[in-house]
Amino acid sequence: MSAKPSTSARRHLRTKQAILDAALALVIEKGPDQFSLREVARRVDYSPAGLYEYFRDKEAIIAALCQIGFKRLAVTLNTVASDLPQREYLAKLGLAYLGFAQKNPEYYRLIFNFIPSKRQSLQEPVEDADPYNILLKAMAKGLESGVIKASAQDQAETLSYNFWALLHGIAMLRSTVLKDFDADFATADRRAIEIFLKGLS
Amino acid sequence: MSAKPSTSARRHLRTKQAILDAALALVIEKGPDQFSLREVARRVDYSPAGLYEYFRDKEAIIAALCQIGFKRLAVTLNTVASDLPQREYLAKLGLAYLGFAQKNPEYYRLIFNFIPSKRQSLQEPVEDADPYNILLKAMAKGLESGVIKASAQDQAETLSYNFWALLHGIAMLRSTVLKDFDADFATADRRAIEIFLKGLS
DNA sequence: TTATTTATTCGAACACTGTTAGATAATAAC
DNA sequence: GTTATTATCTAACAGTGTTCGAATAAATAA
Repeated sequence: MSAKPSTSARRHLRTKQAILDAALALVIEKGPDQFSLREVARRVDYSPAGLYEYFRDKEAIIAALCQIGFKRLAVTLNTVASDLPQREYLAKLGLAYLGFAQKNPEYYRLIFNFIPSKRQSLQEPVEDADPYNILLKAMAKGLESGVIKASAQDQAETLSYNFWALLHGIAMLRSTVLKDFDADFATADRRAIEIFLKGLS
Repeated sequence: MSAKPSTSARRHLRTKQAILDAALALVIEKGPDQFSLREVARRVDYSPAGLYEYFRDKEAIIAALCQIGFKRLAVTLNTVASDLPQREYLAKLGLAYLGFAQKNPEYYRLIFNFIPSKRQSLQEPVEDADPYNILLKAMAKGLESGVIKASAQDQAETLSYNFWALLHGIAMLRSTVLKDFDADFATADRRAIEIFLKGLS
């Protein structure tokens, strides 16, 4: 029996990855609503039942994709130089966030529409990999240094949550309601972030 | 044959309404994803095929629900006294918007997640029944009277769109990712709107 | 009233979907 | 080469949305 002959473990991992790749391609292609386990199976040349060796169920595949997307978004946000002037840093974080959402609208929808957050109150700590955590830390630093002036009992969470909401709203509108809308969103984005940050002074 | 014996026309309208009622109840109960035409049929004591006399397909039922929700949201926004000081008016519009979304989270999700906007560019006029139109008009009035000071080439659309995005982001986060999150959202909402409006001065 | 035309509704089928259990093929261990 | 263990598939079940033609109910005409 042995713990796991690394040869078969590797193979297992590889086809698991192939499944995720096909699944992501399908989501991007047809959107989260049209996502079908059987179609994924077809694309990786497995029978539908075969996938259940690799994932508990359809939901688990989606959850895995969310996890990966979460990390990718975090990576994107981490490419923004954090030693910029703090307001500029926040602004660029926002633009990076929106850039990600615009580049992968269906993926973005998937990430934030299906799986509810594990964190359930402000007392619980934010997960380290969570993109929100990057916004939160940036906002906390700004608050601390006084670059961002908030009213009396403002917590960093309140502000970063509101900032996140603004970004999420823009991202979602463009991924859904305004999918086919033609306008100069780039300047509108910049303006939105500008307005919000101006409100924090 | 005659144009339509009003007796049967009334009956037709009545069962159509019954279908919509059952459909809405189902959406609220199980969420838009679990929405099932066959379940609606069961609840109104029709066979699945029977519903096709009243709606072209499942999508048409959802579209009808969206339309109704659109109007309800517009009605909610119209209950806000428009003769308030213009900043206060905008703030209360925002709170009313969020109140609607919080009271009907699944309905809200349905409205803004499935049907893309008919309007496809800034040149096309906004539909009169569109809740967005109320935000737009409020913002335009504020801009015009100078109560809201924007930068040079700001259009009312840019600002109202951004305001809408903020509201939509808050509403969506709470309907999905933060569904089970426990916090004082009411004060966070007020703060978000406050910040945004402060940015417009 | 009865007969006939028209408007409604349904049953059965089709092509999908996710999921499970049991048989089968492929691999590893002895 | 034979056995034990994984990996995979086939077949089935319970759902889903949708279509078509038959069957019912209602409205009209004789």
